Amino acid sequence: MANKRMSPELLELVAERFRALSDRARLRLLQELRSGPLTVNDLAARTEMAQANVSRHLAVLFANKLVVRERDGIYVHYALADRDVLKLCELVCGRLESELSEQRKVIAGR
Amino acid sequence: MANKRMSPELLELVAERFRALSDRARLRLLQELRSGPLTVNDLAARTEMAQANVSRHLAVLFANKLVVRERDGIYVHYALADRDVLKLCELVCGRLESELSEQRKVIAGR
DNA sequence: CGCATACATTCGCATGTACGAATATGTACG
DNA sequence: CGTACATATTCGTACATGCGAATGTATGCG
Repeated sequence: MANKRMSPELLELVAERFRALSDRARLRLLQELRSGPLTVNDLAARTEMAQANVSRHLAVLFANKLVVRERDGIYVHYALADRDVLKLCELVCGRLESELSEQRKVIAGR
Repeated sequence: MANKRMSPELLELVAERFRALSDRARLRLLQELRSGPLTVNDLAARTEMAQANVSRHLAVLFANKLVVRERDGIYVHYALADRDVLKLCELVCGRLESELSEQRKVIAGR
């Protein structure tokens, strides 16, 4: 798998998946879901976002299989699809943190 | 680090990093760089993209520290910043592949 | 300097995306 | 059925993004 060239279609799918993660609001929602499943209104309350807005962003995350949902009567519970979702974010976070500490070193150095 | 809430600023940085990866053309460039450093024209030739376009996309990747660059006389060589860049893509690819094979199973099942 | 080559940037336009507000759907319950 | 509540969708608008074409900048060479 290492050195095969990916088809344009697969490439577009990958891009789309990253695009789903490229929004502050959606990352915030994923973050809130780390502690367990929540309903749309719960998420709206915790993130101070409008309900419609939360619902839309969740739809994007769901379409990209980053979250799962389950209807429970009048409520819909959303949860992280799996652990790898957070791994993705943490990989990026880790990079950012080491970059930031690099910057701090440089600034302190002068 | 596990359960701390990230600041809106850091969240935006993460989003921006994902956004840099959310474009077919840029993923294609990263893919071409797997085999080693290349110049802008090399990349343009291999991807059949316009030179200006390649240069722009490389600027985005560079700003997000996904590639490094080095001037060599008249040329500029671009290279992957590190191995983790590909890890990110492969994580997403792996997810996609298992999802696709799931779909194939379902289709075969009926 | 003048020219050629490689790379970067700007401009205009078409397309995509996020958001608030309003509205629709869906579910439970009397 | 009618009402209440949770969630989803639509619409209009403001703003971001990608691209081709043209132009600007940088480096090397005679």
